[in-house]
Amino acid sequence: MRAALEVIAERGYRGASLAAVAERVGLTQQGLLHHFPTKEALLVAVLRERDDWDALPSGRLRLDLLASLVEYNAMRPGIIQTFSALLGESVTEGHPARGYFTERYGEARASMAELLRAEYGDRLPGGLTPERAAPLVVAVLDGLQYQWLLDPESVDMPAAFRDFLTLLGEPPQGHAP
Amino acid sequence: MRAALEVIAERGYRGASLAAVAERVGLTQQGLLHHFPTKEALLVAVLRERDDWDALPSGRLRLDLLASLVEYNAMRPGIIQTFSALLGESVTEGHPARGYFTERYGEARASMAELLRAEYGDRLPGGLTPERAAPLVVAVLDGLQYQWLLDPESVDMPAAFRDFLTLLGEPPQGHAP
DNA sequence: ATTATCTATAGATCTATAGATAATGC
DNA sequence: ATTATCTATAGATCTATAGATAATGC
Repeated sequence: MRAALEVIAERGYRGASLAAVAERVGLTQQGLLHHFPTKEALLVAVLRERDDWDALPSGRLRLDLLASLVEYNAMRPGIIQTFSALLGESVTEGHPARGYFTERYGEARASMAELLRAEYGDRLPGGLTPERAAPLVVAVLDGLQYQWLLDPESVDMPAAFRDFLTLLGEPPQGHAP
Repeated sequence: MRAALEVIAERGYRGASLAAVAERVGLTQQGLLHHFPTKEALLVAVLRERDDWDALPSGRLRLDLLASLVEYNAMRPGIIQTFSALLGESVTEGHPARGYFTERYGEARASMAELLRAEYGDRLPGGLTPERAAPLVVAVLDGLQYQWLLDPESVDMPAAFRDFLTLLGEPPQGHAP
């Protein structure tokens, strides 16, 4: 699955051949298909694995920890590239990851709204609600990733995300439970 | 080229076959290759065409017009899908659109900074400079597109972008030349 | 007996080239 | 003469299936 992750980062899912993944782990393409019955099954396994280790510790993540997560991501371009490539592909018709991403982003907005409510209460700067601000936070995270992948020299992703948090404004005091 | 745009929206560039594009315009694959010597040449032509009609009228676009542009884009999911799919693919290795997007996003940040300076002067809310805010605006635009393409029912892209502008704060008066 | 792996191969594609044929423009 | 288009086809891939062979675990 690590090999699959790498090959997808390099070529996307449609461009990733089973033979290329197999070669990377010293198997033949048919040997690989013994463990994952189809190419799509391999993709699904990769997506599930990801879910395991980045499931946001729901409700406990704070905004400053989110900034640290971005910093951490900036040191792992391979993973970011895999998921950015998959996200891009997933908007095309009949892509096997489309349902996964649709669901995942719905959940991401929900948990982001929860996080924002925990920090700000019901009213954010500009009169926004947590529910209205949530898609913006998610959008900034994704959008910055593309700009950074295309030109890491020109885009300081963690600094830019902190700038966005500045723009969001300081959370009011005394909202921690 | 319109046919190519459509097929790329449906399958991405790597997944788009010359035969599928040709069929859509009533040609054979070989007939299509008479007009574009290679598949990559067709992609380059599509990208160039896009540049023609969406070249931001540099320096004259205002933030509220940008909001209208987002509203306009929300009525043309095909185009957005083509470019979102291409952007995603372009971060993979050796993708023929990679150079194009790298350059395009550099320019987009520069002209966005110029636009912000025209509206806000040198200091934006949160103490940001136009140059630091520019990648955030671009990121929000792209990120919202993905969320909207995946789930148009749940994401009101134009409203979300206006929310972001609210967050950016009102521009000070008297900065128009 | 089950599991992991391999060789062989079917059946689809895909891009691109070669060369023929028809239509158009001087 | 040039342009647009076609048929034929080479040469690579790609996924997936069938069936053989070796190793492992009871």
